[in-house]
Amino acid sequence: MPELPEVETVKNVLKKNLLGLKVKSVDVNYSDMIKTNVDDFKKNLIGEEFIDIKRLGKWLIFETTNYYLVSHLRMEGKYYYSDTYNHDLHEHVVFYLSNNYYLRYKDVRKFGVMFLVTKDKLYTDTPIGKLGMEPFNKDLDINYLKEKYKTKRLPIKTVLLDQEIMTGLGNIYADEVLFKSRINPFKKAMLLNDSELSNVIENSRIILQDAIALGGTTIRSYTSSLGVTGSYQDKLLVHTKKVCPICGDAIKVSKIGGRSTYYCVNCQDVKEAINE
DNA sequence: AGTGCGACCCGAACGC
DNA sequence: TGCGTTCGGGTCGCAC
Repeated sequence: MPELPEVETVKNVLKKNLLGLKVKSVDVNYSDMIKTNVDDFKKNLIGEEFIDIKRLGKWLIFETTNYYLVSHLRMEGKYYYSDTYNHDLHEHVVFYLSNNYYLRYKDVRKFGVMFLVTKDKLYTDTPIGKLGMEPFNKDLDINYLKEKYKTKRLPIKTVLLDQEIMTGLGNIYADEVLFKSRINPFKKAMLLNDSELSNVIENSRIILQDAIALGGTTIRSYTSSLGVTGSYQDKLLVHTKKVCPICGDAIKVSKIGGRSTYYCVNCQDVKEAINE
């Protein structure tokens, strides 16, 4: 599933291909995924030119002449760019472009969402306005996290997934960050000390940057899905693992906030797991 | 305001 | 073997 590093690669490949192209028409085959008015979505994009494409957290933001198209791939969303259109069952949105190519959005789970808003509404009418800072942001420091965490009694694992505080970590990377930081995933966020906060920030940066570097090297063909062939899974230390790569103990799995959480009792000093 | 949980989906994995 | 059930993933919306 696309995490931030894959979305970054998708953004870069889309940018390389789409900038300067205009939209001739749009097919929406599954209207529930368009969270703004569907008729406006189809109508307003006609004639719009792709000016820029940005990424914020796991969200893609297409800037066109007059609008922002905001897109989240969730777990299985993929973009394809090709000169044919196969009417695949799961291709829910298809943009017909001025060079007669198609930008096709495919999503078997139908979990992805899109918004189309005028430029002044990006922060008020889409989820973009609620996102916290990315780990890469220089302003994200210990003091920022301290302020945000001071009322959070929830487990740090859960809070790392809260995109309104720090945006970018998904379930897999949250486990990796906590393992690398040697932090107990059950520990209440408000109880983290300066050293732990510092490690969270530092390791979030390192892990995401490493994954971006890996995801960026594998793109060859534009006829297959864009940017989902990264190899970060080969570098995972704890998520989905059976044995701790540091101490050799068995990795445990618990549900924290409804999410599968992998951790090493020994290295992360877990005295009691709340939900087995 | 913080927290908890169901809803959204459906292929894969699992249980019988 | 075949069928039914459960699960997972990110985010939103609602209830408390």
